[in-house]
Amino acid sequence: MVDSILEAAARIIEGEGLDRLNTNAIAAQAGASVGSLYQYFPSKDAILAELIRRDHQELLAQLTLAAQEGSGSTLETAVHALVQVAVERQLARPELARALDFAEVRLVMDQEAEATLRAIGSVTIRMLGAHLPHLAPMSIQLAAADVTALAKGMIDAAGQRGETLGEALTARVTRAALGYLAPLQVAHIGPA
Amino acid sequence: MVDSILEAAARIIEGEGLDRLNTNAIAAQAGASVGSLYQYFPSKDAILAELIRRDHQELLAQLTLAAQEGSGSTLETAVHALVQVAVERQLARPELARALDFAEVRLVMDQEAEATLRAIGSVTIRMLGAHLPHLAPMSIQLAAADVTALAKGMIDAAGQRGETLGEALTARVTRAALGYLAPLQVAHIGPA
DNA sequence: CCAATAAGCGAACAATTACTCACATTCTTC
DNA sequence: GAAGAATGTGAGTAATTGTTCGCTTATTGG
Repeated sequence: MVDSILEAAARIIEGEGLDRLNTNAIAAQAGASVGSLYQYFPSKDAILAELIRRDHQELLAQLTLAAQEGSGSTLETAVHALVQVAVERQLARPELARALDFAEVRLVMDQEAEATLRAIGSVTIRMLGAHLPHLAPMSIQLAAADVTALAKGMIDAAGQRGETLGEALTARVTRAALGYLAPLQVAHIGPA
Repeated sequence: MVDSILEAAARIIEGEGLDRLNTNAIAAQAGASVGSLYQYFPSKDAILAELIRRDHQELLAQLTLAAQEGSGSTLETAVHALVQVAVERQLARPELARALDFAEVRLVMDQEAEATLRAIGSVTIRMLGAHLPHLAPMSIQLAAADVTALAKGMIDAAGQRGETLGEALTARVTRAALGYLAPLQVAHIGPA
């Protein structure tokens, strides 16, 4: 039931938009009654929050796995692995991903949600730290944030445009990320 | 009056969020009555649409100016000029920019709005076309879309993070854009 | 089979919202 | 300063929405 409610909400967000997401519509789409919604969720916002929570948990799990597989390899391979996860997720349900991303900001997060977000961020930070050992922690964090944002922007736009070829997109995003990181890479072999 | 209504709407979006934007709040914030709103706008959506329309017109004007100033120079200078415009605009009102960007997608656009959007896109396309003459038009368009999206993503994230130093951000975004474009640049001097 | 608990229902309620309109105020023009 | 036009007003309306609760239906354990 919980699953069908969440999936119903997801489908409405995809088809009607975040602003047309309401409890009656969710119940109808889920083939349930409004009353049932409130047996599993304390409020409408809680449904959205759970949708986001699960999304983050899934992303963290997939990123962690990709990071493990890519560890010990070149920076390029490691970046590619992480980008691939992000691309595949977003292209699967581009409008949903975009809406959740927007809704996320104005949501009060509990400690667990904050921790998951930090964990997601630190996957990239650790990956960069392993390949760019000469950079200061602050720079690593900024670089991780920038690379993440750059990828998010490109993937989001591609999803909106209706791109479906994940591999081509992954290649371009990877290229952009490495292009951004390249100057940081050579810094320690340059003069002084 | 029109201006004060639009500014009121902008402030509510910034302070309360898109979902809490309603006609009563706009009227109150504008120091006017609901009735007056409907003397200047046919609907609530029209207010949002006009906000977006003006935003796009402004962006187009500033980008066009920056492109003129940067024309005849290196790719780096040209990219830097465009990025600077985008950064300064977004950092001025980050939450508003983000919300308008999200709202834009689900809005029915008239021909003029579509034309403005195409014009904005073609500023970057022309700039890249001038510096990467060996690329096929399709690649140029894709590259322009990617660079735009990459910049949007980075700038948006920086705004959310609360970054205020536009110059540092501009430098990083420019670096990312050039990093993405670099492989395209050298392509025509490489083998075959 | 029955009682007890759980799960599901949807009409009803209160709050919020977009929008209207009959009236009031201000401005313009002679 | 009066007539007429333009602009501004805000209580009222109809629709939508989040949430509740008394009720029915299903499930379980003895």
